[in-house]
Amino acid sequence: MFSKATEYALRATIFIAQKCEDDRKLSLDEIATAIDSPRPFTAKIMQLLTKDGMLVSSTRGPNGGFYLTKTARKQPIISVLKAMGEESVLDKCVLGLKMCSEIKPCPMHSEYVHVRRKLKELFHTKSIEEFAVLIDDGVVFIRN
Amino acid sequence: MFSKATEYALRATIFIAQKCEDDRKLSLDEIATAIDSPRPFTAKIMQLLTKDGMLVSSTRGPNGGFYLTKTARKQPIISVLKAMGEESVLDKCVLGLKMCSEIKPCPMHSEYVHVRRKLKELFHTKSIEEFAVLIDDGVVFIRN
DNA sequence: CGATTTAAAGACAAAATTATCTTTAATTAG
DNA sequence: CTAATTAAAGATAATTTTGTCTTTAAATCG
Repeated sequence: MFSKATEYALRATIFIAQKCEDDRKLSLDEIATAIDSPRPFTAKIMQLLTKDGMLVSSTRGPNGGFYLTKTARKQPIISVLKAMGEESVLDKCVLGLKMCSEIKPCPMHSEYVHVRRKLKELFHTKSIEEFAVLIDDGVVFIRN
Repeated sequence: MFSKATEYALRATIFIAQKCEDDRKLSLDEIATAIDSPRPFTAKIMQLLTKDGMLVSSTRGPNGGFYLTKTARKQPIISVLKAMGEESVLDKCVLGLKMCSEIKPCPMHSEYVHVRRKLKELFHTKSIEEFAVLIDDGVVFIRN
């Protein structure tokens, strides 16, 4: 469904949202270990996530690290896809046709459109926070 | 969602299923042109699709080419994913966790599971033929 | 200020995917 | 049998994705 980079990005963001609820910041090391991702590759992904400062925030130096503001935590999970430049997955034709649409549909369009609607709905309506609290509750896990 | 190779495979299979309804065979050139895919890459994909002879069939020489038997046409569209070794997409965790399951779910599991069920249902219940006839009817298109 | 800690940035490398090209093998028509 | 046609197979190349390493910049603490 998504690239490895985006999978790591989703895991990282949800993890940070959970852990930094008390204004704590998380180091790259903590994040990479927690979500089971290669450290240097994760560094690059974190740069994308912090790029515009609207999603993940960061500060350098001692006691620095990554964190999410209260507002950021309330953002829909699609924000992560946007930061990774992978939102298009939620709109793409299942057969990869550029012109596929309601007016000019591919053979699978009328069936696939229902799956895609559900997928988009999920990413638009559920917030980062909502997934983060589930880890707190101990009902779900984010590491292999 | 799927790799380019699998997108081409789905387009090719549906296209062949439509065109060869009167025992006609389609050359690689016809297929590549029709589905707007690079010819040599399509050749490789066709080899995967004909591999076990259960999905796409082929014969060499003059008037040779690719075709689908009546039985093949009735197969569910997931057969194409299987031939391409990409069925796992329909089962994979949205966050890329290997251990994610009902018993040990990732944070997005309980939401994503509904999307995945719809997706699996689509690929299991709809046959190649069902998509092919839509092209015949002129209601859908398979080329950019 | 100077040392330490942390992320940012950029160069580099490996692996996977996508795409191309050439040769071989099978089939048919004459 | 020979020539023509077509897919099969395999070698090669380009691109993208994934992953690593090194240097730089910022922040904090003494």
